[in-house]
This record gives sequence, C-alpha cells and structure tokens, in this order.
Amino acid sequence: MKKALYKQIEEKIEERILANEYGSRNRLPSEYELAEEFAVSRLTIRKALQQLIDKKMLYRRENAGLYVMSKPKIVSGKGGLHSFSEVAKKQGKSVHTRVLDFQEIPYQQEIWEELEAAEEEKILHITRIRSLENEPMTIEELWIRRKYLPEKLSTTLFTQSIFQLIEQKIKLAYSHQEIEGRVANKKEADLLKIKENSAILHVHSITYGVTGVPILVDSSFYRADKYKFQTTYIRNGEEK
Amino acid sequence: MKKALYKQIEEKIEERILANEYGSRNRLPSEYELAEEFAVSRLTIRKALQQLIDKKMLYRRENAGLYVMSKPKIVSGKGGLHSFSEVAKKQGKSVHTRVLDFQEIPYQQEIWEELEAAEEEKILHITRIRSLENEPMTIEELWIRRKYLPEKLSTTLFTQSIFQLIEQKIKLAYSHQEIEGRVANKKEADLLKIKENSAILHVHSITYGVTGVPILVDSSFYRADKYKFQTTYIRNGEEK
DNA sequence: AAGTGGTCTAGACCACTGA
DNA sequence: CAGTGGTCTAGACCACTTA
Repeated sequence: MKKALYKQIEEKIEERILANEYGSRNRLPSEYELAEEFAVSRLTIRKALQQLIDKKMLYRRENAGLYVMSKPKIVSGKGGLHSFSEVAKKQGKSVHTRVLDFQEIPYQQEIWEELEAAEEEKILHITRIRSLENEPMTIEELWIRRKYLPEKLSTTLFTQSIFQLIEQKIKLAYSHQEIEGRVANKKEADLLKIKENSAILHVHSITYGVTGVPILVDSSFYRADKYKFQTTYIRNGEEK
Repeated sequence: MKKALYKQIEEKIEERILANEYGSRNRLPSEYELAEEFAVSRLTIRKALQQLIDKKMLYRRENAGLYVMSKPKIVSGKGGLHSFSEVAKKQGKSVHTRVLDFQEIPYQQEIWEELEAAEEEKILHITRIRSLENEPMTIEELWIRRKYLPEKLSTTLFTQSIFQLIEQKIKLAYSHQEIEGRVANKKEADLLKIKENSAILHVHSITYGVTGVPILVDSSFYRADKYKFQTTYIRNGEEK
C-alpha cells in the first residue's frame, strides 16, 4: 500500500523541524501556505500537523499559529505499553526467563472478576523469574484467559514474550497498572537474590485487548535497587 | 461560543452507547448512515467518532466497521497529569500542607540542567510535607524556575496547589516521572511518622509547559503503606 | 461484488488574535 | 483590520473486508 499523503508530509515537516529549519519556538508558515507549498488541500496539511502535535513536536496557540516545541521529540516513544522483554530488547540487554510453574487453576473469585470471566472459563496461571544480564529482576505471576493462548502449550513457550504470544491471537490495546512499594520477605528475597527487607516494587496490572476485553492479570515484584518505572502524564486541556 | 457540531454528535452517540442502544461489542451503523441520520457531512461524523475511539468507547476494525468497546469508559479520566491536591480533592479527602522551607538557591549543575536554565537564572527550592486526612503522606522537594511564579511570594502561597499557582502564568502540558522503591532512613521516617526501614516510593519528575519548556522538578517521597500510583499505558499500533 | 472505511479535494463561513 | 485557525460541506476514488 502506498503511504498516505499526510504521512509523507508529516515526515517532511518533522525532518525540517529536526534540522531546525523553522528554529526553536518559532512560528511555522500558516496552514494555507503549507497547503500551497505541498500542493495539497488544507485538510491534508491539518492531518499531518495534528500528528506532529500529538507527538509533541509542535504546539498550537489558539487562533494564532503553530510553533515548534522547545525540546522537540522529548516525549516520543515514552509512555507506551511494552512488555519486560520488549523494554529489554530496546535497551539491548539480554533477557533470561525461568518458568517456575504453569497450570490451569480452579475458580478464584478475585481473579475471575478482574478478567470478567465466567466461572467455567479456563484460566492459566504462570509464575516466572525474569533476569536482565543474568541478574534476577522480577518475579512475575500471570493469569491469562486460556482462550487467548495457542492450543498447544509448553514450558518453552513461556520463556518468550507473553505479549507477542497473545498478539498472535488478539491485538493488545492498553493496560491499567498500580505500583506499590514493599519490603521483600524471605521467599521473595531468595528468588531475587537480594537481602530480606530490601525494597521491592509491586506492580499489579490488567491488560486489555483492542475490543476492550480483559486478557491477562499480572502481579509482579521488581527489585527496587535495579529497576524503576517511567511514565509520562499528559495534562488534559479540557476537563468536563 | 456555540458548541461544535461534532462535539454535539459525539455526546449524542456517547449517550446511546451508555444507554446500550447499540449493545455491547456490536456494530454501529456505517459512517454514511450516521452522516445521513444527523444530516451532516461524513467528515463531521468521523471527527465525532474519532473522539470516542480516543476515549476507548469505540474501536475500529480496519475497513470493516465500528464496534462498541466491551467495557466502555473504563479508561476515561485515568492517566492524566494531576497534582497531589487535585487527586485528593477528586477523592473528597482533606489536604494539609506544611511548608518547611522556601528560598532561592545557588547554582547547582544537576537541577539547572534538568530545567534547562541559564546559570544566572533564579530557581526557587521548596520543601513541604503533605498530609491526607491528617496523616503525612509525602515529603515534597520542588525546584521551580522563579519566572513562572508570581512576583510576591509568601509561605501561605505554597500551602496550596503549586500547579494551579503556576498555571496562572503558563499552562502545563506533561510530566515525565520516574518511580523508584527505597526504604526510609531515620529522617524520612520521622517526617512521615513511619518506622525506619519501611518501604517508601521515590518519585522524580520534570513538568513541562505547553511550549515544551521545563517548569519544575519534583522529588518526592511517599509512604508506601498508604499510597500507590496508577497509570494507564497505551499500546502503540504502529511502531517505526 | 457490495459495502465500508481511509484518504483527499476545493471550496466556504466564522471567531478569534494580533498589529 | 487582515490573517489565522476551527469547523463544515458535498462531493470523489481507492483498498480492503466480508459474504
């Protein structure tokens, strides 16, 4: 498929911004001028510009022009939903996964409710230890609705990225996470090879597919001395 | 100003979804049909629909129709940038703030760099203890570029929401945060009225204005037994 | 093959901003 | 006041999904 016009224009304007052709914190040409320059309709220009605004490359002043953000690109790429292995890969670090256990489990109200599953639905419980550069980082406990996993399961399957496993069946859309602090008990400390009473981070999350159905629950313990979480919060312009 | 057409249509369709008129996980009428029904152009309908998709009320299947999310509204409202006092207010809890100290401080490379400030720029350093329902929750340390604050400063000023103070001068846009786990030392434990070596959460953030300039740095310690952080991560459809 | 969304055009009017 | 963005119309063509 040929690339959409607005996408091409978006990229060209992005290049110009990065090459500092418009300067920092300066005005861009008006939408009318840009439309003429690229010989497209204004709507197409607007769509390209909107993408760049979403990326925080540009900002608008109401009825008064478009400006270049003073630190273009600072946000890009952050804040997205990525799995442990995807983050590691991006940083060029090696991941090792040890599967402690996986099995279908009997009905448990709390989990089934979080996953909006009927009582008779099958849910798989998985426990894994995940290491970065051969250092244990996190104890993961996952509950996944059986129907979103392949027919055939094996231990090797779960040494990989669960996200990518699931996305063969259904695309993931978003995840609600809660981060808490705790100190490690004896068992957790042993598994993570840290001292008892060291700080750990407890992350509880529910991940949803594009249709809005819950797919999996994750309850993980990260060692706090080696791991931190990054987020970007966006201030909502208009609150209702 | 009269409300935009697409906004009105967005609200009407939202009402219908919530009233379950289209059912859950069912198809909506096509964009053409909706355009005819509301007697507007298709573009206007598309804009209304796009808003609802961003809100996770609807989802699209490529070239194959619009569907209602199985749990419409689940995400709405979460994930935005809010200050401690704004969150408390939303939950209907009382906030108390004790200002330990505020003053202009001499040049420190790390802070000045984070704020992209020139060496001669004035930066204000503030230390506060913030309580919810009379329980101390967090020790806040803030560094704010002097020029984004009112001319006249007083201790009372800083017992309020700093965000709202700053937004009288410049609108805030987004914030990068890092969350780490630690155990409390003697001093922190005393201030938070918890035991030494209890778990605390250390949050370091930089907040930016709409133009992309850094405005303030916040380094806060939250008691982990009473406070947790919530985020929503969105999976990016198309990675580059 | 029909229906649908994805993209695009060439106009238009209005409200607001800044000189 | 002129210029700008914000919104809107009434068409159009194509690629894809679904049946």
